[in-house]
Amino acid sequence: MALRSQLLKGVLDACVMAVVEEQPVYGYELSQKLQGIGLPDISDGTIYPVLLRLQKNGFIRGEMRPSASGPNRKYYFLTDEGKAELDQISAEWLEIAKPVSQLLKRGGENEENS
Amino acid sequence: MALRSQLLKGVLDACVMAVVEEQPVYGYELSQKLQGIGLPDISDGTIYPVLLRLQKNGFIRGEMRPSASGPNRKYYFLTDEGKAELDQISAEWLEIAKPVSQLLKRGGENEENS
DNA sequence: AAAACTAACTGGTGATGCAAGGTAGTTATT
DNA sequence: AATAACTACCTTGCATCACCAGTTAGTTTT
Repeated sequence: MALRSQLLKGVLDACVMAVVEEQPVYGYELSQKLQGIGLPDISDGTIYPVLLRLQKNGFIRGEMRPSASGPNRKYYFLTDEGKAELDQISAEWLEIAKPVSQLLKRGGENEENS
Repeated sequence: MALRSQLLKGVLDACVMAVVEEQPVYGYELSQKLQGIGLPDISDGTIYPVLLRLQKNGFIRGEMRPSASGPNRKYYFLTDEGKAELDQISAEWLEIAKPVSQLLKRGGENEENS
């Protein structure tokens, strides 16, 4: 099992909501889109439970729409509550990521431009 | 349950090793030290399992030492394998943290520059 | 001796990413 | 028309791991 799987714990929800906020997407599309922005391969078996949980909590809203080619697609939209939740998780993530990155960036050559 | 708990998944090990690398510490001390560097309250019940797991995997080595005042303390040292592991997790963390921070830092209508 | 403190350890629980499997509609191939 | 291939959604079960609550044991204080 990839180490990465654990590193995404808790942030995946926020990542999904952030993508949905930019532009409504359907699940199948999402798993591919996340790769595009630099996140490791996330299978659809991973994101569907996330989408269902987010929907159950009222953070996103799903809408079935016909597709010009292929089966119908369920597009998800971010709700106001979802936006609030996204803001909160984002704040906490950034708060934690800062000291952690600082701590882990030891190791000599930091040519990383922050 | 705090949202934070999930955000630390997978990184806690690295954080602990990073602190141990700087300077050997004992468990009880560690839980307080992590607060100092900006991480949320991490109880000793959380870090002892981490320490034991790291030790079991050969990433750190524990050494019982008498204390001038109070019970003996078990100081932990980072092994060569631990250093390698720390490097690897750090690299993966930094690789993931970058796009995630980018994604979550969306503050308003930001023209994407990718 | 009893209480208070330091320090290490353990058991159980919950959250959640993930792999694998399942269902069904659409398009392409034969 | 029938089969295969693809798109798209959903479910089940599992492994990892941070956390809470509790335990043990030594040291210091009362």
